[in-house]
Amino acid sequence: MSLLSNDLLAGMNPPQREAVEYRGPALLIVAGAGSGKTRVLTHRIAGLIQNREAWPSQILAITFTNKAAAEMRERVEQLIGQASRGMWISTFHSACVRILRSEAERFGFTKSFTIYDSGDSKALIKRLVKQHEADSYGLTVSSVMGRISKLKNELADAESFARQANMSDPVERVFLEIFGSYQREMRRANAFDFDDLIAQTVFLFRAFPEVADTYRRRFRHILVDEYQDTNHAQYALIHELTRPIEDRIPAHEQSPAMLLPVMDAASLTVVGDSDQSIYAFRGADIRNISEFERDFPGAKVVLLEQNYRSTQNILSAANAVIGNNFDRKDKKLWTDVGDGEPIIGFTGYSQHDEAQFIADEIDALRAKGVAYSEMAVFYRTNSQTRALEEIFIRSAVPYKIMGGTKFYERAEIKDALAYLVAVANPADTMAVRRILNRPRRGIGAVTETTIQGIADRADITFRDALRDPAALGLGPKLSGAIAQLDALLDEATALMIPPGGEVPPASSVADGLSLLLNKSGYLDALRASRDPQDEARVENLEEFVVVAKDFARTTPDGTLIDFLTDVALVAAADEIDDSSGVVSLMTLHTAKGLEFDTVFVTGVEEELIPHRISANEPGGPAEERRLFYVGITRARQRLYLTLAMTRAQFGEVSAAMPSRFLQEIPVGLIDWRQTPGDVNSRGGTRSRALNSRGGSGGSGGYGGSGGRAGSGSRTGESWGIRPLPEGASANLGAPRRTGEFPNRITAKVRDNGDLTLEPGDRIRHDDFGEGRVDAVTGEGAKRVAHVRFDTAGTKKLLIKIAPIAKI
DNA sequence: AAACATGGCCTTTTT
DNA sequence: GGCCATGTTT
Repeated sequence: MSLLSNDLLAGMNPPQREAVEYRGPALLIVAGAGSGKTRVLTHRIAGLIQNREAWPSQILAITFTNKAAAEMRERVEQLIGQASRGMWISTFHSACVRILRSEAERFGFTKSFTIYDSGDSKALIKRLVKQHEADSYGLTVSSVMGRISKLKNELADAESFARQANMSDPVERVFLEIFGSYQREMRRANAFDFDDLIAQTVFLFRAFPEVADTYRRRFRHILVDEYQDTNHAQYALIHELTRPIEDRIPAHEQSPAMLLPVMDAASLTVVGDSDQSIYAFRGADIRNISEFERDFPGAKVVLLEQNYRSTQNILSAANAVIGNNFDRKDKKLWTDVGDGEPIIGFTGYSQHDEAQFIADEIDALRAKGVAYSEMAVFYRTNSQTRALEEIFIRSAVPYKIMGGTKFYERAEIKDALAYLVAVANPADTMAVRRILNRPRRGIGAVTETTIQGIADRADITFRDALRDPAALGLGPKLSGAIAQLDALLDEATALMIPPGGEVPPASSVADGLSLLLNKSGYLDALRASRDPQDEARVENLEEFVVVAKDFARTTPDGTLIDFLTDVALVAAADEIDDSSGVVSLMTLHTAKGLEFDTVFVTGVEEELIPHRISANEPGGPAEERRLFYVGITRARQRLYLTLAMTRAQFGEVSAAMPSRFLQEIPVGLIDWRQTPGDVNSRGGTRSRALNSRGGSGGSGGYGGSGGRAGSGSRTGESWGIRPLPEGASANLGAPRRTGEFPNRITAKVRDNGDLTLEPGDRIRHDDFGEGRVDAVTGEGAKRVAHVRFDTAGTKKLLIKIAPIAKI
């Protein structure tokens, strides 16, 4: 007899039911991709509330993105209605901001602290690196930033680092100085960076056990999604929250009976899949999930393996790929919906070719009735968007890039935000300094340093130094400009943060923003500019004002600080608007947790996925494989795997090789429209690239040959690959040497290896005939031969892949 | 102080 | 091929 009403368990398979119904201190749900874990989580929460086992306010659910949080809240509300109000469903970062805002005053911050995004942190570290002349010790801004972030994720601060660092190494000393100054500056600015939000909350709980207790009493059921991607600080936070509450009554008042714990630990449910762990670079520690049973003795483990998302063909490919990671618990996704369509493979000659194929397929699918919003294009690196965008614009494919160059990273938006921060948190000197000369007020670096010096000597903030321009000893023009800025900031403050604790109207953020942008002359300066880009900047700012107005509508009691917090914590995946009829473009990382009918995974090449840089990192290649696996398993109906034979990077063309991961997919599963082998042995499709050199049939590019167009679908057999042997699809657990694998894509790729050519050499080209090498330039995959052909003129050829031989 | 020119360096992924 | 830092000119 079930504990829960039937409608919460209807249509669930046995392990899903168990995951919803189990009650105990700790539960680990190992949820394969598409196995219905969100459903399980929401039904579990709904069950707790419906059964009166918990009040909504006793539930804390942590998700990976704000969007996932909103979705989860909505689904719980659908199940049990308004009874769900009072739950905390949010990301780690949002939850911590909420806690820190109420407790900040205990440890030297105020409620109106601001949040530094990575750009802000970078700017501050850049200044400190310069100040400490750290570059002469080989310290770069990004290395310092990465190290500080890593240390904070491990809950180290400058003091604990100092205790274990090797102080005889001058580089370590300089790093420590910068780390220490960084912390001090952040504190002075009343600001936290992303990593602080988690780490400082942990420190707060450890320093003030009675504060921790109030949250422990409150949250009786804690649920964490995507547990495989938690880092140590997040793990510690969960540990702090799930400790039993001990008696803290002073000793002299204690009776012996009161020494016992007064309240059990909260119950903890975590959901994750180690095969989808893709954030090790950000400090995610896979051991958090793999050692969960050790950390929480007596924990129950439930495995969800049945997949409700994808076709069997897609799952077989995914299983085959991930099976090559050796140190994992074996787990196989399966479905009962049938094989579905084959996976489609395509190799373009260039990244533009690849993009054109995708655009054409999107067109064809659209004509067949597939909505744009059900199609997504994934890539490994953000730089790959360039070619896709060019071709999509030309082909009139509507698209949206999720999280690329983010709206909030644009200079004009950061400026507008700095104005708001200067009002909300005047201690944030970085923000005040940023707006000091924006728009141009004739205040340069020298004046800025003067003001900072005066502020330091008087021991006041930079903002307060602006209040008395006369005392700065500047000329009348500068003093006037500063007085004007000072008055404007005061006026905006009165509007957005009325004195006497009066609650400002919801519209005050948008009004204040408009006031600042107009009265500062910022918008006027842009409108007067002759730089054509400034027109777009004005539009962006207008859009930002609309964002502020929307905020007033959706969050009627939201303050300026709430607005800034929202803006600071938006994630790439949060932007996705399901109703919009456009194709979504995003990185493989951003794709995690999402699903689409049709998925294009692009740039499936060595050096890109697995990324070149990952090769030397411990666990790097395995993480890349998981990333590829995440991409594949996003697809419901149709999966495309595409790549290019040549790819331009840093303005230089180089030869690309098919990714090793392609070979891990059984050959029978992929229907190649154009194999890597087709492209240069037969000429492939004509290069339709924007930048393709003229000449006959697109053959003029690097290494290209005849202008014959590719001839549509081919079966594996027609290009000499034997069909998959009996039983081969099932034996993918053990790693094999790539050469033995049936899907020998790379064997079909022309690879001249280290063919060395020198000026003066004679060569023969499959299409251009014989010629003489004039010069050789470039390195490695980018080696280019400049060849003067006897009849075909001069051509530049990529030596690695061009159909040539030395005579 | 601002506008313009040149050269190095780069890109892995993000809350 | 583009961004950013630095140097040069007005």
